[in-house]
Amino acid sequence: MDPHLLTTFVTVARCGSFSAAATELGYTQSAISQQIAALEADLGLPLLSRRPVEPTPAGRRLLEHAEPLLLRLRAARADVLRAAAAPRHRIGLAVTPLGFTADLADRLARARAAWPLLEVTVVTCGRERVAVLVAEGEADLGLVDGLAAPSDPLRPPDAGPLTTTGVSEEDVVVALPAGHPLAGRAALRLADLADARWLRTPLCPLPRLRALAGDGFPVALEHRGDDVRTLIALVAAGHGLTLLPASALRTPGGAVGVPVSAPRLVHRVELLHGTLPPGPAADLARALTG
Amino acid sequence: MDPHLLTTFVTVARCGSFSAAATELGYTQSAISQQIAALEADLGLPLLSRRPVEPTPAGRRLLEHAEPLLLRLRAARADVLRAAAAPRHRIGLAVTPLGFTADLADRLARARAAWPLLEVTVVTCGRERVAVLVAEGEADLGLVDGLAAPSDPLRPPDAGPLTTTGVSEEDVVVALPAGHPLAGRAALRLADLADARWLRTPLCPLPRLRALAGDGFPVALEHRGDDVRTLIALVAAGHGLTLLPASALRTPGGAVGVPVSAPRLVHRVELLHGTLPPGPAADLARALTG
DNA sequence: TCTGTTTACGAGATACGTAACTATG
DNA sequence: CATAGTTACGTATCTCGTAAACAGA
Repeated sequence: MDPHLLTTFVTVARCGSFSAAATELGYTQSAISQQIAALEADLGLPLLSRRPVEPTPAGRRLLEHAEPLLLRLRAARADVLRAAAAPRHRIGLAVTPLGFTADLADRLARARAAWPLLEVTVVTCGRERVAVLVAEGEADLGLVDGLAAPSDPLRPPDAGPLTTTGVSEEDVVVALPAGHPLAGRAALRLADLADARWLRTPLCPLPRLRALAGDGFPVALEHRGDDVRTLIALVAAGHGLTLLPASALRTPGGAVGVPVSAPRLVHRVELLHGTLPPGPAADLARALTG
Repeated sequence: MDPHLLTTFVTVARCGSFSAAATELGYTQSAISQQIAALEADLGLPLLSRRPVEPTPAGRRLLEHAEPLLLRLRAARADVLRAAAAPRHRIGLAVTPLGFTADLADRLARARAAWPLLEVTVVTCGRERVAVLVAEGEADLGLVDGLAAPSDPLRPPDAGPLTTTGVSEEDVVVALPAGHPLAGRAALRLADLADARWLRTPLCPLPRLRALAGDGFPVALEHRGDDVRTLIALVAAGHGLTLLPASALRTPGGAVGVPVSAPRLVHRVELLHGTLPPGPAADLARALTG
């Protein structure tokens, strides 16, 4: 169960090929073969079926453990190094598109005005990637958003001991094309829209929606990407529905938002960070949650 | 960050000595020295101050990561092996003393009557150890108890992806000597007892109590061990107070229980297990959760 | 000086690459 | 027959143990 071997195993499983993993990791095919053989000998189990290369049941089980384990290992390393390093004025902020609300942008602006030395880099990416960046220390702070029952915490991926702090909660609206028959309603119940056509987008994960509101919500069109304007344009053109925080729909774009009355849902934003040493990063964390 | 080196580091830190760790791990003192040097070189940081051997700040930080990390590594290995192994009729059940209530003992008896092939081994130990035993597969099922606000889950130690299921909730009582001035009361508020003298015992962790009910609860006497009868005897003799689930005080022993009216607290028992393959272990889990 | 850690060095084990081999589609 | 994984084997590296050097109490 050497992490070195686990890394190789994960890579081979992802690539579906020994040789592809070899070039990716900078080894020979032969080395990969020997590493996998060593891992299988160590556990006494076949982990991959060859030709085609696919994880066996035991291999699938191991994969479920290996990925978070390797992440935690990198996170631990990063955390120790970060704690020992001198406090930096260069702060990395990883955000999900809907996590970085206008309100937070304002707070960030005020913080930068108050501390002119502060240099901030903002990276936009998906929820899991935010957690990984923060855990591995590539970002000092993270902002993730998600749907939740009121005052329920989000469940960030298990990337080690990260602190999460609630930053804001906001109403959720259903985004509809302006001419939609329901667009004039004062409020809607999600159950009434379970048979409508929905957009599959990383900005509003349907599995989460189904967990909170029940089955249904068939997919009309898939959207890959982080851009909210694209999503709103898709809704406005009638390609399907999605849920958004109320504030995201205030910009004009041909789509209108109707509040969700049941179930009680909020769009929640949480700040994510490791143990911060006193310094600019901790100051900024306070400014953003304050 | 080789786990091998991490294990050595954790052992040295615990022993406070290179040579002691060497004998414990079956290496020479020299090998330990080289391993620690390798780890420090890898991270580029001193992790231990020598003479006396004590973790540096960076070392302390690493220790916080290393212990759960190594536990998860062992847990992952155990889980993969367990999933691949044939279902066994020999079930290991790890329980905290107060987690194994009379009700659960009954359910276990009924389960054994229903499945005569079932062989059960029960091990009593502390909360953390239960989690470790289950995570590492030495026990198939665990029962842990703890104080919590009603319907709040307990927080088991992070030993990997374990499933927890609430099994029972029961009222909490303050255990008092029979002649105690408050022994006749119908109910008590914990805040009124924050200045009384309490027993420090693993069966009722005071830090948890303080987290739920506020500061105070000074220690009169320390009790090490798992035995409830000893604890009740200590209470009866007036050495100090403690909290117990109501049912634990129904056996005669010179101590009486007075219900806690505020804050709202329950004694909660949870079943802990990894992903169980269909078989005796899963059957027993169902029988215990009822 | 005595205890306990570090360093030097050699032996054994390990891990990788080359290249020949084998199995499968 | 070609593509892709395995096996054999030589070499470089690593890790540990022995033993000598070194540093605090």
